[in-house]
Amino acid sequence: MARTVFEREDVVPLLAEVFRALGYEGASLSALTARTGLSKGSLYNFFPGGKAEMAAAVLAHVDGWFEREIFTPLAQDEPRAAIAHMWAASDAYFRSGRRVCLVGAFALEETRDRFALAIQGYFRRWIETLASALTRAGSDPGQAAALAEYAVGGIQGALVLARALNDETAFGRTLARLEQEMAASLPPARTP
Amino acid sequence: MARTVFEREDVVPLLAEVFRALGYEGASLSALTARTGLSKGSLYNFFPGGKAEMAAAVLAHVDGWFEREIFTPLAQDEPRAAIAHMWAASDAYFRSGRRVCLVGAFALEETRDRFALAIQGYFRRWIETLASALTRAGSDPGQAAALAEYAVGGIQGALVLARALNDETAFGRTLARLEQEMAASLPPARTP
DNA sequence: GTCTATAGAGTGATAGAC
DNA sequence: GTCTATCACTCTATAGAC
Repeated sequence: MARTVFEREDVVPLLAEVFRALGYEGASLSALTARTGLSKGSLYNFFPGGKAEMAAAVLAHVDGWFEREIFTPLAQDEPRAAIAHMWAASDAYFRSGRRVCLVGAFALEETRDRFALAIQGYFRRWIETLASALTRAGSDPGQAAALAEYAVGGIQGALVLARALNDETAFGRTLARLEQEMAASLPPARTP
Repeated sequence: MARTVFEREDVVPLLAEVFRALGYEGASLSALTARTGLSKGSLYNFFPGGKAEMAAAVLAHVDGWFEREIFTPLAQDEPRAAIAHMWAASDAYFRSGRRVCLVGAFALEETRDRFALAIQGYFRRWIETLASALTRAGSDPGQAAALAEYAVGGIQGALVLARALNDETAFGRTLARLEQEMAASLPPARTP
């Protein structure tokens, strides 16, 4: 019998796209098997905890990507470069609004409570590392925290709007405006 | 035996709270009967089209509320007063972030496509009437349209964030910032 | 033989339609 | 309440690596 052998880490990104497209409730096991091409046996082999474990793994995978690509740079790198990279990487990750934020979508669902810690951690970390970069770039810490929260919320809103209007260009317009507002709030960069 | 007689318009607000709390997928018929206190028979009597017709009625009801309370004033009343009223009414309607936007939640679900016209109409109308008020208040029309889109998206993002962080105060902070940014963009009010 | 990964029929529970 | 379809999930059978 022909078999394609997967590893757990190969499966998670496939599951992620299904959960992203359908939400937690909407991602039925039959949708998960159909869209990943994996049988229920395979899925339950990798995720004995069933659908909830699959979703938890997907959330952890998304969080890991953001931690690596966005949060750690914001926390450690040269702040203005890290912030510029955040805008570019967010636009790329969300495919200019064609892709939804899985964490934000879970936050609006009833199942939010089940994944509350992961959801909260993701947004808290984004806001906290962005505020850190803003502060290092010369912002007042209180204003940096407020602006970071505002910007992270703004990205989520842009995703809702782009999907609601079925108009991807709305996402880019909001991102550009947020980026410009953030740049204007910072003191002029020191030229070394 | 005592009977409570409902009319269709009495039922819609009850259904609305269930769909708002659980989303379209999450709102099972048993949840709808349990939380409204109505039997499946009653619901199918009022809504022969089943769950989809219930959700459509709820969307129309929400849209009607916003049209009456927010969109028409934005389109017709003294613009600065109408905008100030929009901020206050939005904060009250969304219960300072404790309540989710049903239309925004539907937009993120797979079922978006089924209700695409209603979802698009709601957001389009909000943006269009807000832009009209801003223009009448002295804004450049192009800037007014961009700012209106930005603000309506910002409200949606604030709702996602408040729910994700489980922190209602985040909603008020974002709303206040958006309101202030909007006020700052307008020319000084003429004193008649 | 053991072990892990796979496929998919079969389970009871519950969904939405009527 | 009754219907069928589908839900999340379990389990058996089997494939190949060792």
